[in-house]
Amino acid sequence: MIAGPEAYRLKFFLDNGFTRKQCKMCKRNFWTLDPERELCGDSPCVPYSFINNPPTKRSFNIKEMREAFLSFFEKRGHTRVRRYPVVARWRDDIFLTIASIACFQPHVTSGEVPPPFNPLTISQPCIRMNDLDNVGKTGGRHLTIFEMMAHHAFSSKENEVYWKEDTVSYHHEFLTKDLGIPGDEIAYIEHWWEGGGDAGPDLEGIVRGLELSTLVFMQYRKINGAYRELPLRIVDTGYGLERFAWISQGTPTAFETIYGRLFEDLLKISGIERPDPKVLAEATKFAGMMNIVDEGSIRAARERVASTLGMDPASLDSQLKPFEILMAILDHTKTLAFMLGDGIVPSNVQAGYLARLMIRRVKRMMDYAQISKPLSELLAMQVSYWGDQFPELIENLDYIVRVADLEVARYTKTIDQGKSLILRIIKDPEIKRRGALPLNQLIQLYDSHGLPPEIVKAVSEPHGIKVDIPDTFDTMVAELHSSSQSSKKEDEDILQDLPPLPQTELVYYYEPKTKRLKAKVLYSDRTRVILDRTIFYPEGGGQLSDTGSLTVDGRQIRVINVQKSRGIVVHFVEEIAPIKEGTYVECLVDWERRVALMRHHSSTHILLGAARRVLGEHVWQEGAQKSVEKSRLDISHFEKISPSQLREIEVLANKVVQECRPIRAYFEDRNKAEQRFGMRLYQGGVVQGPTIRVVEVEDWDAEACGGIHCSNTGEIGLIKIIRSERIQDGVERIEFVSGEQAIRFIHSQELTLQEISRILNTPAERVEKATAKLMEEFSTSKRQIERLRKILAQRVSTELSLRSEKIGGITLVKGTLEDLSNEDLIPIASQIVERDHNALAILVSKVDGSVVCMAGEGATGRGLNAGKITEVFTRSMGGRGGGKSDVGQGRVPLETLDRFEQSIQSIKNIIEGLNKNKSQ
RNA sequence: GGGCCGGUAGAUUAGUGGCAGAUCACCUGCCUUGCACGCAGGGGGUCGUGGGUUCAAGUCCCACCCGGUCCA
Repeated sequence: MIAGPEAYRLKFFLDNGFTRKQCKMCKRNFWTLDPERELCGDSPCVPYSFINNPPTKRSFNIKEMREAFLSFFEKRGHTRVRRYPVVARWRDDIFLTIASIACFQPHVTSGEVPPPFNPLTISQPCIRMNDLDNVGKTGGRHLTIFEMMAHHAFSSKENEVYWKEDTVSYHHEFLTKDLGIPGDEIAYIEHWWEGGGDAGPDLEGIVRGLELSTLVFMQYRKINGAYRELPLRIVDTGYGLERFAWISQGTPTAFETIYGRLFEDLLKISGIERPDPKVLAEATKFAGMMNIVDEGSIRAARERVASTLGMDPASLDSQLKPFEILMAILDHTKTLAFMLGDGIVPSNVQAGYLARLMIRRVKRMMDYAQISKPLSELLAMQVSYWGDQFPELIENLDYIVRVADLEVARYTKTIDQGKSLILRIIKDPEIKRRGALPLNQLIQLYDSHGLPPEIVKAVSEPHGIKVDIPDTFDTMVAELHSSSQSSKKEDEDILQDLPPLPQTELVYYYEPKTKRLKAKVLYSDRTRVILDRTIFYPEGGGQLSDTGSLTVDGRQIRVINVQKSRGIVVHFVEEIAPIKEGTYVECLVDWERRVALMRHHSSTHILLGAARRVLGEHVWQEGAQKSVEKSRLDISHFEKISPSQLREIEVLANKVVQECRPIRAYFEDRNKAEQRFGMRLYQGGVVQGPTIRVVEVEDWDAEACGGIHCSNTGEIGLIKIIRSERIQDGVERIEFVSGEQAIRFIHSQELTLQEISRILNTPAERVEKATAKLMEEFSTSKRQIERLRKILAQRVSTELSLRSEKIGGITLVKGTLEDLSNEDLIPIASQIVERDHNALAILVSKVDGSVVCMAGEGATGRGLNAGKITEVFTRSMGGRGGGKSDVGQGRVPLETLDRFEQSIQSIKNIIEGLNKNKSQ
C-alpha cells in the first residue's frame, strides 16, 4: 500500500512555503523550501556535502546532541523516559531492541496498555545485526549499535495528543532553530513505512545527502495483506543521534564523531595509520552513494574515488581496508559493551548466540588488525568512554570483562582444536589423492565445528589441499537447516464445543488460604466442570494445577486437573454423569499438594534472588517448573555453578526463609510496577495486559507472576538444593526441594549413607576414607591379577605345549581348563602362538564354556583360519562362535564338554584336509 | 526452538563386532654436563553412564550425562 498524496499534504508545508517536487533521479516525491531544487537530496541522488562543511550553527558531540534533543522536547510537554535495555526481554518476537518504538510494543501500540507518559521523549540505544558486513565500509551510515532519539505520541479517539502537523513542525523547529540548519536545506521525502506488522505513511528528513530522521505516522495494522485501522494513531519518530552529531561536526567519517579520543587510542594501539583525511572524505562520500553494499559496488566506488584522486585503486584499497576494520572494531566493541552490560550471557541459542557471534567476529577482526590487547580491554575502554552517559555499564564492568575473556578463550580453543581436526581430515588418502577438500567436508567443518571456510583454506592449502569456497556458501549452510523447520505443537483448545460462558471468579487470588468453597455449576459434561468461581489453581507459570474434589449431594467427584483459558477455569474430573447447571457444589482442594506447590513456587523466587546476589546481575530466570516432589529453576549464567557457589546460594536463600519475610501478591498498574521494579519483573516471560500481578518477597525479589505463594517466607521451612546441571550453554539448572520434601530428601541421603556405612562396615564419618582405601586396593588388585595372569599364562601354555600334537606342519595345542575363564584364556593362547608360529591353540574354559582359538603366523600362512575353526568347533559342541583368521572366540554349553575330543577330531580333519590340498 | 559433531591413558588422538594401540608428557636406567630430536625399559585405561542385541560391544541399537558447533 502507498498512501495518496493527501497523506503528506500538511498545513505546515503549505503555510510555510514548502513545495512538493519529484526527484529527477529517484522519482520520489519530496517537500522543500527551495523552489529551484530538482533532486530529493538523499544519497545516492546527491552525494554527501556536509563533510568538512557542517550545516549546523555549531558542532555537537554525542552527549550534547542527545541533551539538545531531549531537552527540546521536554520543554514542549514531553516527559523524558530512561532508556530501555538493548535486550528486548519483554518481547517474544525479537531478541534485541531495534528501535525506540520496540520498547512500547506490543502492549502500548496495541492499545492494551497506556504509555508510561504521553507524549514522551527518549534516546534509545538500538542494536541491529542485519548490516554487520557494511559496518566500517560506509563511513558510518551503517552501525550495529546506534541511538534512536525519538518523540512518541499515542493518540486515540478519546485522547488526541498530536499528529502529523505538530510532529513535522517540531522536527523543523529543532533542526532550524536549535541546530541552526538552514530551512531550505531540509527536504522531506514522502515514504511508506511498514514494520512488525504495523504500517503508515512517513516523511524522511534529509540534509546534505544524509537521511537524519524518519517521522512515521503509524495508523494501520497489516493482517493477511489487508490494512486495518489501529485503535491508536502513533507518532513514531526516529532521529539518528550519531548522524545528527556527525553532520554537526562534518568529520570524514561518523566514527571520529562518535568515538572521539577512543578512536585515537585504538589507532595508536593497532599501529594502523590514518589515511589522508582527503582520501577518507572522498571515500565516505562515494560510499554514501552506494545503494546496495556488496563487493561489486565497493570496488566500483573505490575505482571512482581512486580516479578522482588520481590514485591507483590497489593502493587506495590497502590504505582503506585496515582502517575500515578498525572502525568496525570500534562499532562491534561498543555493541558488545552494551549487550554484555545489559546482562546478555553468551550462549549457543537466542540473544546469547548473537553476543557470541559478535565476539567471534570482532576477535577475527582484531587478529587481522594485529591488535594484541585482549578484547576485554577494548571493552573496558568503551565502558570508560561511555560511562558518564551510561553509568550502568561501569557497574557491570567486572561481568563484561570476565565474560569477554572467557568467551575469547573458548573461541581460541575451538579454533585450535579445529585446526588439528583439519590437519587430520586432509590426511585422508582419498582427499590427498584428489588434492582438494570436498565441499561437504567444508560445510560440515563450519556447521558442526564452527570453522569459517577461510580458516580451513588457510590451514589446508600449505599442505597442498585446495579449498574452493563457493559464493553461495552461506546459502548452502542455510539449506542444511531449512529442511526440518519448527514443529510447534498447537495448543489444544480446552474450551472446545462449549457455550459462551462468563469468566470465572478467581477466588484463590484473594483468598489463597481457603480450602473449601461453595460454587455454582455453569456447565458440566462427562469430564469437564465449569463454575462461577473457584479456589482451584489452574496450571500456569510453571506451577502445576491443584487437585481435590467437588461434592454434590454428598457425592464426591475427583478433580484431576485444572486448566485456564480466556479467563475461564476448567475443572477436569473423573468421568461422571454431567451435573445440572445451577447446582451448588463444594470445592475441596487437596491441601497437602497445594502447600507443597506454594512452597516450591515461593522458593523459586527466593532462590532466583539469591542466585542473582551470588552470581551477578546477569542472572535471569530462563525457565522453571514446580511440582509436588521437587522443582527446578533455570537461570542464565556463563559457567558451571561451582559447588561452593551453590552452597552460598542455598545458605542465602535459607536465611531469607528464616527471616520470615512477608510475601505479597497484588495487582498493579503495569507502568507503575515497571517504574518501581524495572524490567526485572519479567522473569517468567512475556506478560499480557495493562495490570499485572506482582509477587514481592520483601526487599528481596519482585516478579510478575500468576502463581500462588506462601504469605511468609517462613512457611517454606527449608530449601535444599539437590543438584545443578548445565542444560545448555549459558543456562544452568538448579534442582531443589522445599518444606516436607526437603526433610524427606535429607532422610533419603541419610539412609544411603547408613547403607554404605553398613556395607563397608565402617562408621559413617569414616566412610570417605574407607571408600578411598577400597578403591585403591581395587586398583592394585586389578594390576596384581594382570601380573598373575601373565605368569599363569606362561606356565599353563608351556604345560599345554608339552602335550601338543603335530599334524602336518601344524602344532595343535588343545585343552579344557579348570578355574579359568575367558580373560585368562586369551593370554595363554597368545603365549602359545607367540612361541610357536605354527601353533593352533584351542582352549575351552570349564568355568563358563568360553572358547578361545588362536593361530600363529605360520599357521595362518598355511591357510588356517582361527575364526572358521572356532565356528566349526563351537557348532559341533552345540555353541556359537567365530572370529578373524588369527583369533576366534566363542562359547559352548558346559554339558557338552565330554564331546571335546570328538570335536577336536573334526578340527584335525580340517588341518589334514589343508595339507592334502597343499600336497596335491 | 530446530539441527549437526564429538566423549578411548595427564594432553592430543588411532581403532573393520574378535588380544585396547600411537605420539607427547611422566618414571627408571644408560649415554651425553642440559637447551623442543640420544638409547633402553617401565608405570598409567570403569573406552562418558545405564540398558539392549550378540557366543563376543570401545565398535551396532536405545535412553541419559557431558562438551562443542550452526541456524531461527
